[in-house]
This record gives sequence, structure tokens and C-alpha cells, in this order.
Amino acid sequence: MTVQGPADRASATPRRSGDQVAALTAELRAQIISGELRPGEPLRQELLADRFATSRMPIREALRVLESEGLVVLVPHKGAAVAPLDPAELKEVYEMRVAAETLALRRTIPELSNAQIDRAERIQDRAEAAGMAGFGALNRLFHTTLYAPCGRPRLLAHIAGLIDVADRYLTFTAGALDYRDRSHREHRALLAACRRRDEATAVDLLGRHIAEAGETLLRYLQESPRTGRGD
Amino acid sequence: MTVQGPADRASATPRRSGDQVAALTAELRAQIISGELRPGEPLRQELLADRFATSRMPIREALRVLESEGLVVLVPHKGAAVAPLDPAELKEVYEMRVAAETLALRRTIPELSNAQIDRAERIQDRAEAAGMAGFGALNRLFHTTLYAPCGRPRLLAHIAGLIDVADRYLTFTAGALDYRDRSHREHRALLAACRRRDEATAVDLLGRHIAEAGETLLRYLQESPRTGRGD
DNA sequence: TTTTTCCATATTGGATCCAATCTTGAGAAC
DNA sequence: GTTCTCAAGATTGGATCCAATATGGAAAAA
Repeated sequence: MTVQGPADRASATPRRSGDQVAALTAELRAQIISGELRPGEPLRQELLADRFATSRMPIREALRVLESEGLVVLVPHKGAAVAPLDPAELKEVYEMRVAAETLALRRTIPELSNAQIDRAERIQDRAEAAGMAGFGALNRLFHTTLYAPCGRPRLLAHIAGLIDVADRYLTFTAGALDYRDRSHREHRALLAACRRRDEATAVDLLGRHIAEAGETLLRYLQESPRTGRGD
Repeated sequence: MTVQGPADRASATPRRSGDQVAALTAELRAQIISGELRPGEPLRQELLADRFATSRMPIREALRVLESEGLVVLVPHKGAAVAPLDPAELKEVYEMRVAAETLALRRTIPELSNAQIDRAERIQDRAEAAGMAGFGALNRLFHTTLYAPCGRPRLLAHIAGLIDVADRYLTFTAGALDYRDRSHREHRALLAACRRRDEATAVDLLGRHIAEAGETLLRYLQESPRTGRGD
């Protein structure tokens, strides 16, 4: 009857936490989106386990989740790799963003308070002040903040996943000054329409904004085709 | 407590390893959609491992994937359960289906051959002949066959996931004769518009068809609120 | 009787171990 | 010199083992 009190193993490993997988997934996701893990780069389980000071097991589960998000490619008995960039996927994802985000905006506007619009506008202020660094993150935050009041968790999660994928392409392009400038102007116009509660105009502006961003990114990608295929 | 010694699997199971997880995920997904595993039902790892004659490990990965599809709820240290049915989710998913499927149809029509329309029509013939049994599966097949030519794998996968979730609710309702009848009529009208390559009408019909199906299901669900919360 | 405490048990989370498969490169055959 | 074969190493897939946490119920206290 050895009573093993919790005080026993307070020695070395702080590894008492519950959900390792969630943290790992988030970290890997961030590194893939930022380009720190480059498109096509192989993801060896043992290596990642070492890097995150854990075992292969939670890594494996995290890779499964990231695969279902389209950020990782898994080939049986061959291993995992960061999903390559693919112009066709870029087009597709931006089409889907238009569909999903215009739906979200339509459902948001009836619920939209001035306070919420102010919040989005302050984020836009920061985005314009920030320059290239953090453009992706603040751009994303602007969109998601705007749609938050619609109260549709599943739709919002879907949009977040689409933006994750889209931001991988944005990394190659956010340096383009003219692209950022136009994006900022379009955000301001969108906010103005929201203040007037002019749903038709707002939805139209948002749809064009996203679609044109996608086309611009596509042009950049095809000019410098670093698809990261690794071959 | 099945003691599976190493000697066991040398003889009986040719357990040639491949991707066990994919098969398990598919099987569990099917059982959840069909209602064989009921909403709210707890999913014990050991039990599932026994049932599928495998170990807990691939089960765990499969549950992760199903969670990201919204079919399973995972609570740390508590376990997995079939996701409960939720009228709010039903509404949301059908809104998303309208957005995603009308997009798919718009992109399909320019690519649509008569052979492809014939194929969808034959599926519709079978659906009308089949009656209640298999309504869900054939209904789904009709939709996915129609959109297949659009050549957008990511969009199609997204739609498939939405239909997975939607079909869970359909299980409670497919018995309603009037619902099926109207669905069949609307499918025929949609096919006619596709044959004329009348995109505007086809998209409009499809949007209404999905939206009204969602509303009907919502009414049924609220009349007999078997949300399967399990409490 | 009711409530609280605490321990035994069930179950999940993570680590390690073994088997299956893929990859690579040295050596043989042509 | 080139190509084929096959064996050793690398890497993933699956099974088992141990640790951590949650759950349920008996015993103790009120």
C-alpha cells in the first residue's frame, strides 16, 4: 500500500500538463504559416519530438490535425512534410474566403455595434502604423474582429483555417508596398460602409477586396515560383 | 481484458500494417453519421480498440481527426464522445452549405458535360426508387456528383465535411415522405436548369433547395428534441 | 440521515518498445 | 561503365507500459 503522493515527482519533469497536443499543434501551425518551416520541408517525428522536448506520440497526433487543416501532407510509411505551395490552391482558397467571409459579414451587420466597429478601426490604425512586420497578423485580426459578432463558431473556425492557409502565401508578398496600401484603403472603405449599415455595399466591397488580394498574390507567386516543392 | 500476446497476431491477423488510422476514421465517421453511434455517446478508447481489433493508439489519432471534423468532442482527461446535435449548428451548417455549394455549382457549370448531367440524373433515378433506405447516401451522391467537374479538391472536401454533419440530422427526418418528395422535385428542376446551362437559375434553385431543407430539418428537430445530450 | 473525505478503480496522456516498410549504397552481373 | 540486387540503416506504424487525472463509492463526521 505505498501511498504515492504528488509531492514525489516534483523533481525534474514539469511535464504534468494535460493537453500537450493542442500546444504542439498551435506552435507547429504558427511556424508553418510564418514560413519558419518552409513549404515542402520534411517533418521527422523524432526530430520534432527532440525540438519540443517530448516524445513522438503527441507529435504524431498534432501532425494528423495539421493534415486535416491542409498545412501538412502525410504519406503512409514515408512521413510528413509541410504542404507545398500551389497556385491552384491559392485561387481556390481565396474563392472560398469570398464565399465564407461575405456570408459572415452579412450575418454580422445586423448584430454590429459601434463599439465593435471602433475596435476594428483601431486594429486597422495599428496595421497601417506597423508596416510590413506584423501585416499578416493584424490583417487577419481585422477580418476576424469584424466578423466576431455574427455568433457562428463553426463558420468563424472555417474562416480562420482559410486565412491560415492564405497567410502562407501572403508571407511571400507582404513586402509589396502597393499591395499593402491598397489593402488599407479597402479596409477603410469597408469600415465606412459598415458604419452606415449599408450591407449591400459592404458585402460587395469585401468580396472584391478578398478576390483582388487573391489575384495579386497569384501574380506575385507566379513571378517568383518558389513553390517549395523541394525538388 | 483481452490478453493479446505477441504470438496471437503471428497466426490469426495478417495485420499487415498500412494506414489503419484512415480506415478507422472512415468507419467511425460512417457509424456516427448513420446514428449507429448516437449523439452524446461516450467513445472509450479501450472499447473501440477491442471492437476494431487493434490497439488504442490508432484509435486516438482517428478521434483527433474526427474532432477536427466536428463529429467528436474531446475533453482532456475526460475522454471522447459523439458530438451532440445542436439546432444552432444545424442552422449554421446549412448556411455554410448554401455558400459553398452555390460556389461549387457556379464553377461547375462552365465545365459541365451532358455525360456528367446524365450521371447525376441516373443517381437521382435511383434515389427516387430507393425510398427511405439509402436516401441520405444517394442524396449526398447526387450533390457531390454534380459538383465534381469543378476541379476544386479543397472546396469539394469542405462540402463533403458539411454534408457529413448535415446527414446526422437528416437521419432523424428522412422518414418524412413529404420532405423526400419535395427534395426530389427540386433536384429535377435543378438538373433541367443545368441542361440549359442556365447558371443564374440553377444557382438560385440550389440555394433555395439547401436552405429550405435546413429549415425543414430544423423544424423536425425542434419538434422531437432528441439532442442526444445523454444526461 | 446527510454530507464530506478519501481511497480504489477506471480511463486518458505520454513514453518506450517492437514490427513493418522505405531508402540507400555497396557489390555483383552484364 | 551501367544496371540490378539485396542487405543494413533509417523511419514510420502499432503495441505495450507507466504516469497523471478523473470518477465513484465506502467510511467517517456532522
